[in-house]
Amino acid sequence: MEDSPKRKHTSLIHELIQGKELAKQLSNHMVSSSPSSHETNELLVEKILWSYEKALTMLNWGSTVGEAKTTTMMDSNSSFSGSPKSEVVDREFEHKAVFKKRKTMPRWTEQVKICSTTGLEGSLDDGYSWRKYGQKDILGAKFPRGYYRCTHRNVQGCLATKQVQRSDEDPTTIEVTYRGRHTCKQAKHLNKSYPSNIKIGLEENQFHNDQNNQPLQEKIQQTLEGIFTFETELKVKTEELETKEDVFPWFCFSSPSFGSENGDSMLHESMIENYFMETFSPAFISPATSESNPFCSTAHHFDSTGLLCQNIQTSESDITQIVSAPTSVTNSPILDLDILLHKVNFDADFPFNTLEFSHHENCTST
DNA sequence: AATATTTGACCTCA
DNA sequence: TGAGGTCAAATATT
Repeated sequence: MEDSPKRKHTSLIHELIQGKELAKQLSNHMVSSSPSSHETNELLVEKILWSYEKALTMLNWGSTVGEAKTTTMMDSNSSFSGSPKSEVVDREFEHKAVFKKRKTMPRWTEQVKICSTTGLEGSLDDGYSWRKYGQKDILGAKFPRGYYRCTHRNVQGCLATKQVQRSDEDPTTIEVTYRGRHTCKQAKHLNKSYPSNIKIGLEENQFHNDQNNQPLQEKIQQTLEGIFTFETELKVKTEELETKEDVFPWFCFSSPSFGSENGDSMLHESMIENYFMETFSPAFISPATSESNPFCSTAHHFDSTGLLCQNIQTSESDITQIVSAPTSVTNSPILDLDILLHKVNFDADFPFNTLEFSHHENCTST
């Protein structure tokens, strides 16, 4: 597609005008503030922000276009692929784009306190499906850093990554640095409500030792205590949000071919929705408290760094089912508790591990 | 067989 | 030039 500076300029102005109009509408709505118009107001706010963010993104368009390459969304219409390139050049380009993107990705760090009282481990189980792609010894750090990316990266172009590292000072604390936001289907359903039909990857030995003999109610009690411990101990240390293209990572690769991988426009929709869910909801402010819920039905294991890993067993069809099912829009922990209790009653097993550190003993219960 | 992890090599950037 | 980040082949797990 042609993307001349003039055209971009026009689009930019259009977005700004639209933002202005929406702001006017919002203003009118606020004057007549009936209780029923609350949702409308929120919608308008979102639209306004959307408009301005798009405009901002356009201002950075020059730098973002190249990044589309990383998502392998280039097509014959793209200004990049006008002439055939060798695979080597393509690959080189792509690799550079990855590094470039890395720099501009939104990034925030969570500190997760591990408590073995309940065998509860927090934010590593953040509800997303991650695949480990690397591990590195970091200079001056006792523990290696693990590198994870979204499992759906290849299929859905989700560029979210995270780094997991245990703290030097306090081995019971884990620093999780997230980069980029999920644009995958999983992100969508996770933000709407907790999926109740995710297949649980439980194993017999996931409940360790004497806990197997623990009365169910006690388990629940312990778990609930742990939940609240978790809630208070988990902190979002920093959140860096750039106003550049990375705020709309998906916007960068909005070439017509982007959604073609699955042959539909779902991706656009879900990404847009996901963006708003993450950006303008409390879930985004503190992902840990909503997405990183400890009730997530995931299979856990420990990697070589001694850190807990997770692997949500969701097939594409599962996800589709979840997404298409009528769900209430909530991040309420109450809902999660309900689900948890339901799960506990349903399964004698429980999806929480006790922690086993390869280098350090578990933290003692207080 | 499909999927995930490990790990050494390679790349970028300060 | 070296630290941090990513790739991808080999290996492990499901």
